[in-house]
Amino acid sequence: MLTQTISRPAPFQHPAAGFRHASPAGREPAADSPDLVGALMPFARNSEIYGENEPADYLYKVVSGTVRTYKVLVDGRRQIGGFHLPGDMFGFESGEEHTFSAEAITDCKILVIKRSSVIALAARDNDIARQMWALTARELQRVQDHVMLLIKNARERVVGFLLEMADRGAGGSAVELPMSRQDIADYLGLTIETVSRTLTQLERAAAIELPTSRRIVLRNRPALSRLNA
Amino acid sequence: MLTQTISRPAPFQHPAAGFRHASPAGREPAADSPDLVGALMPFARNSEIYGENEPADYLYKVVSGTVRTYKVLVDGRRQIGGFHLPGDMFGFESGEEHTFSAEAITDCKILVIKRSSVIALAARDNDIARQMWALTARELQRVQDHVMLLIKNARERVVGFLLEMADRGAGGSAVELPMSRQDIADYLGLTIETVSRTLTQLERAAAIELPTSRRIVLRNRPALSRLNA
DNA sequence: CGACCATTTGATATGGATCAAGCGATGTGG
DNA sequence: CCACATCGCTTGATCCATATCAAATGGTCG
Repeated sequence: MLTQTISRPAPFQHPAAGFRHASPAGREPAADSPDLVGALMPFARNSEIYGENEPADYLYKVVSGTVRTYKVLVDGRRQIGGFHLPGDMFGFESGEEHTFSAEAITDCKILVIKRSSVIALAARDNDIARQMWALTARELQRVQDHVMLLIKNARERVVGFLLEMADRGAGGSAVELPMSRQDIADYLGLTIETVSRTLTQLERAAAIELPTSRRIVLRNRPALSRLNA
Repeated sequence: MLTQTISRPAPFQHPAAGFRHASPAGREPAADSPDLVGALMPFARNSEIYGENEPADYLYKVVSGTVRTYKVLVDGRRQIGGFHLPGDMFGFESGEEHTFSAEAITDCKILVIKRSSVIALAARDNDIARQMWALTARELQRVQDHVMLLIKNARERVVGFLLEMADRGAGGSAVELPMSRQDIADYLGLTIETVSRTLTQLERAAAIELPTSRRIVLRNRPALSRLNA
């Protein structure tokens, strides 16, 4: 394991690597709204939104599409820290640099907000400061839930992931997955093979249906919750 | 795994279960200091500081001793979310209830701070609000690091843990562990046997010394960092 | 000294990784 | 419009790291 070579065919390389967003020039957030305003920017599927170790000058809010944040280990493995759906904010950092990278999983529209202006706002408007505290606390909760997922067995992880996606999406018991099996595997700390096998097992157990590989119907939510142990 | 019974002999039960802290009556934080003041309370080894699902009315700062925060899964496994050393704050929550339990690993002195007064302070003093944001962001960073630990193999996890403890403690390359092997195992998502075996392997590899089971000398920090991959 | 508890060590089992091949959908060029 | 290449996903066979079960050792406290 220690002497492992970089084996995965770089699934996190993006074809449109040249595409980098410029500073959202000129547009400053309006101070009159508790909802922070920034520049709305499009990102193509698989394009990089920011990279690890880049200065964390912006905060981001997903307007449409799905985003993954991730880290690549020295041995080439990739760990996905989270999936961000419309309405979610990401890019929170304690320091001055991003500790994760972010990529668009699908074509996205992202609201890009200058961090310095948020901080400036927070210095004047107390509500902003507390809102940032609350948002960071929610993110903390999300990461803690992720820890609790990662200590479970493969079936529990996959079930936990499905229930999470179902809860976050508006599709009721049908989940349209924007991400690949590799993305799911890298989020759950499993291999694509294990994710795939687990899904087929769940299907055979009549807990879910797989009309297509990206569409999953939760056929028996209570049973899944029980499996979630 | 799913039909697993509660096997561990409840290592997280505390003999002094009757001991619960009362409200730190009367003492309100002084508004004139950026360091929040509360009541200093003693907690005996293995006593509960707060329980999961209890109202999160207080924030806590370790003055002396070591604290573990943890969750118990339905199947009886325990996951330790973090160890808190002198100077560390814990008990941050996004909601109104604690999502983890907290126990004293050793006899402790804990500064107990009323959350409502922090929030009241934050409403007036902007600096407090931003300080809370910063503290929560640091906690977020810590949990994210924990995620990155949990996806590694046993040796990397143990080495990561040792390096973390060495960095946090003031003992240079000697680490005095306040916690048991079971605590370490539950933090790293391993079994005590695997933790123990890994430590002996590291000792045989001349990377560490184990004068006693609770005292560990890092004999070759660069080599350990390399193992940390 | 003896009981108890934490830790270490040994033997075996197993869940998920790895290696390898097959399959189905999507897109491309003829 | 079809043959074929490509890519993402599934399925199969085997291997290995860590869990599990079991016992021995060591340290601490009455």
